[in-house]
Amino acid sequence: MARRNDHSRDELKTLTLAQSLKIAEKEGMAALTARRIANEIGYTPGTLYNIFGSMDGLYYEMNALTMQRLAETLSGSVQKAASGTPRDRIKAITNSYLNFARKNKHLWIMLFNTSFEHEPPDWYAEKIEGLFSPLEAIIAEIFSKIPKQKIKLLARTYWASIHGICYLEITRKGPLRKNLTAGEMTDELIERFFGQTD
Amino acid sequence: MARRNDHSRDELKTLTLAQSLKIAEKEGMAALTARRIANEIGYTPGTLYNIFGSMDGLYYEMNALTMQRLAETLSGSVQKAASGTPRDRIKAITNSYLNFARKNKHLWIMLFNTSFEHEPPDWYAEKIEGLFSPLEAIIAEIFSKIPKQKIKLLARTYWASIHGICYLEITRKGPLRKNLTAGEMTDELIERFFGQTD
DNA sequence: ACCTGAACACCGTTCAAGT
DNA sequence: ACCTGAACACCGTTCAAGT
Repeated sequence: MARRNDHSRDELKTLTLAQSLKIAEKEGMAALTARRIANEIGYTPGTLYNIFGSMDGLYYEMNALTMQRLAETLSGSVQKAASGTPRDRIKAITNSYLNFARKNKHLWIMLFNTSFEHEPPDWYAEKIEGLFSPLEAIIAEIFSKIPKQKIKLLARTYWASIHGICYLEITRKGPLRKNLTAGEMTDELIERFFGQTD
Repeated sequence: MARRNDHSRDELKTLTLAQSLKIAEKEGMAALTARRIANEIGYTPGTLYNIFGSMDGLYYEMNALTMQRLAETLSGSVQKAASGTPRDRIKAITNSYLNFARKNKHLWIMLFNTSFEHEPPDWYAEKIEGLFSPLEAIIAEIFSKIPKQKIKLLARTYWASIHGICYLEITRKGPLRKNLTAGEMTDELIERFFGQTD
């Protein structure tokens, strides 16, 4: 049938991503079907394949935008705590991560979706890597006397730990305790992880 | 059509679970479709609904069996290290968890699947809870002077942290570094988490 | 009472056919 | 060159109809 010229390729991409994020945020990833998205932007499923190649392609682009927002949120929280101690900044970035996950539950869970059938695009790993440079910087400040390689190990270990605490709260896959919030656990972790460093 | 009497309800349940675990272990959860499983056990999709109510019902039962195996593996590793220090037992149970996840990647990932549409059955939370009593026991030994409630907080915080490290290695969702294995990270975490306690 | 087979209402994906 | 519409090969789920 017809060709439309209402939107440029870039406009179409932006439009699709915006609508997809809206759907996912409200109803979760299961609601993100090609037919539904296409319908809501006034195109057909085939158009999504023109732009993103596959549904996974769309999901990865959505995740890139979510990571972008997360990165800005994390950086912002560190800047706000710039006048405090390194420990204050660790607390700030940790709480910031936790709050982002709570406020953007469905989009945050999508970042860790395990049912993609396609490999992530090449630029994807960089996006992930970039998320954690602020944390590395703070940890480098705290552990000023140790080699760079060890800083990376510490930063990743700490972040993976925070992530685990966050993941189990958000997905409710761990042992459930009403009296044990993720906030208490991250406080405890900070205490033990950085306890000897002040 | 016909009613068969080849298998009792219990036999059918066992048979279905065994075949489903086999498929999931080899090919991942995406391969677990009602038609495929039914076909491989010589029944039809409707039969699975008689037994499990829904596909999620089947998944939860599969997870229960995986948790059972994991619980036995964890307990076994602690017993083997019974003559060592509490720290040895912490290392043993941690490595045991990591190895189980590595060896049973697909089944382990299924435990943390976020796309179930039905709530877990009532008995499910207990199964999860039961997994971590060995860890709590060791931690109670290490932190012998502190209240029970705090032990629970520490045990859950430590476990969630280990889980995060493990999750990011298995799913490759975190920053990838060839030189940073989960084993190095768990060692580092143990060092920092229990460093002041010996 | 149990199991089947077919149907319902969907999926992701592909691609010839139109403009 | 771009978009459609229909088709292909699937899904989970339900349930009347058979034995």
